[in-house]
Amino acid sequence: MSATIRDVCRATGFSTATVSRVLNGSPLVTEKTRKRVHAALEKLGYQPNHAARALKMNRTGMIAVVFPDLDNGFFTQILRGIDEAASEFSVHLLTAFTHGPLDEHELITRMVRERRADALILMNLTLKDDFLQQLKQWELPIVLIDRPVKAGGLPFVGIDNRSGATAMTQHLINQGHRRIAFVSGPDRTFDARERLFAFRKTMRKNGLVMDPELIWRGDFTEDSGVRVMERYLREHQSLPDAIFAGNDAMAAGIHAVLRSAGVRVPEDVALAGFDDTDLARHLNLTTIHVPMKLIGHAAAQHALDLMENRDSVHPQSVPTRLVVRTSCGAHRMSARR
Amino acid sequence: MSATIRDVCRATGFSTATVSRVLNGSPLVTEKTRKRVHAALEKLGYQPNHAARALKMNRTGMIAVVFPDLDNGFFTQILRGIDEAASEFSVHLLTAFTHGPLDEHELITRMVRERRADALILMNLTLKDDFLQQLKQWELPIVLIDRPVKAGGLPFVGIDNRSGATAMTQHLINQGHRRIAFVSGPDRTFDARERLFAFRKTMRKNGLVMDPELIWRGDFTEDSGVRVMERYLREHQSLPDAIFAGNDAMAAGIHAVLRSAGVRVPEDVALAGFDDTDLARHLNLTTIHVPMKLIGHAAAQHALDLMENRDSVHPQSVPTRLVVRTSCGAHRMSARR
DNA sequence: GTGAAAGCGCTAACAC
DNA sequence: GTGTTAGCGCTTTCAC
Repeated sequence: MSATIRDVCRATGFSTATVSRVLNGSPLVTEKTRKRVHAALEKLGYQPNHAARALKMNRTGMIAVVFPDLDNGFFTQILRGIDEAASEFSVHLLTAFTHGPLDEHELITRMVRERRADALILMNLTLKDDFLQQLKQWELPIVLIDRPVKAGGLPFVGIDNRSGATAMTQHLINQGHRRIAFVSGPDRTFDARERLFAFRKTMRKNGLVMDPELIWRGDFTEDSGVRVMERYLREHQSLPDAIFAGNDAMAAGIHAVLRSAGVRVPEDVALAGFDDTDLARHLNLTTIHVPMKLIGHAAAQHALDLMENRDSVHPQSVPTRLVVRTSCGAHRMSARR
Repeated sequence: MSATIRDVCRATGFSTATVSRVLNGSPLVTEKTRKRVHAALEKLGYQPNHAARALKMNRTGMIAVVFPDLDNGFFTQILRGIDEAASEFSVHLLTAFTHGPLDEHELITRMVRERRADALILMNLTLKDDFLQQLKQWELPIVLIDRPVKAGGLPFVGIDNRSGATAMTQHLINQGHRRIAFVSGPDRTFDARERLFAFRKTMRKNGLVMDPELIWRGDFTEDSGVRVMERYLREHQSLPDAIFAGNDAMAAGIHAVLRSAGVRVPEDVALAGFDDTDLARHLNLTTIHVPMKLIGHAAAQHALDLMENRDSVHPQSVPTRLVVRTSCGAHRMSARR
């Protein structure tokens, strides 16, 4: 059994009140007392019982982080970013994966009701909007990652999909590409819609007509990249100038198909991705870097601010960055990373 | 504020004891009372305050999971495995990354002393053995992942490096390769030593002489794979028959060097890895699959058993599996995954 | 500046 | 079966 505050009292002869004051850095104690108490704390290896403290202060020093159980490679980095910011304030992380959409609602509700955490960070890829609205009722700071709630009101941290997709589209155009295909993600995802929107807008802005044949619908998986590319090759004679895949995974699938079809990248067709995963580095894929760790950091900062009732001024939208590699035919004008 | 047990009392007219009995499924309550209490629980959305319960029962329903802050791609999967097993028992996860070796000791000590968790799962890549010995003093279940403590006594879950490396070595030999290079990881890591050991032993068993020139020292990073391969090419005229890299990352580095040197895989040299990361799939690399999720699952099971004072019979060593792709010249005798 | 005592929300004797 | 009550380890009035 760990030492309790009473053990410290016995060791020093002071009351629990005084020891507690020392623990919490109250100025109302003599230097001499403080010294003696500290010595005892040290000797006993005392640390305040977390449950007791949480019960009394109605504050757990925890942020709950809930992720969908997708095999999302970004997860680690986001969590690391959250941890980095939280640990600075000695706030710990309660992480949970939702196992199926049914249990997601239940899991979150329970955690809040049980007061296991002082704030909630949710990766809302799969959460329903009406449920999120309901969360707002609770007097608990909630920060969303990745997707804003339509009806608004809940703070969120995401990436600037539009500026990223715009930068890439413009880059491709600047490289001299005109007939550019865009591989979209599933329509129901926010990222997919935003990226497509920016692509369209940038094309229009540059006076380029959009060929509907060149908007391919994938689902952000590598397999879907394979599928759309195979289908296009089957049904068409000529290639577009460039293919802008909505994410790196699909770009990888496309890359594989092109290679086995004997199509060279970037000589025969330029290829671009989005996300800057490890994969992109290995394929030498020009892509948009998404600073996942920063997102986590920003989300945690936001949550911490809300916990302290500070007004939060942390960014809602984390900037992306164009990473030029060799897959678009650009002269190596940028470092590999 | 969430509802408390007292709110439920007021709503039903029963005492806290009775409500508590219902909450904990005690048989000492009438069916009728149970019904009425349940109705009130439902209506109020009551969930027992976690801190109060933890304080009273001296049990948090939490497992603390501590990982070093390495960019370890396996992390997510291991954590997911842990979560899967733990959530089955409604046990939650307190995850923490250690920020530098200094704070590692402190972080773990504090968490234990504060009684934030009922058990501890540590990824002991960087932990010192004497610190781990010290942990044993505490009356808290601890499970290590990845590396056993030399002095023994602490339960751990890891992979069977030896059988994995043996299987791969034998596979290469069966393919007809005789001069096989092995790229080792850093000597201080357990995995590196084990894999090298099994490689040596299997070579010997097959009556093959080991050329010391063909034991290359990497450090498990992709860059180190690049380095050792470049150096070998610089200093030697001929290639070995096969290269068995101690992990996929180094294999990827080697692959890149070979490609730019115009050396074909597997025609000119066979290449094998270890871990079965996404990378391996993309390089069509023959490798050893390491079931990370299973490791997490086993570790959590172990911890849960210890928490319940059950004798744990869960495996210490999770089996690996040879994944044959095209990089070793084998006829495609196995599915891609 | 320090101590006594109440109470956070819950569980578990112990009474009845 | 149900209620009363003590107490888990801490913080925080309120006295002195």
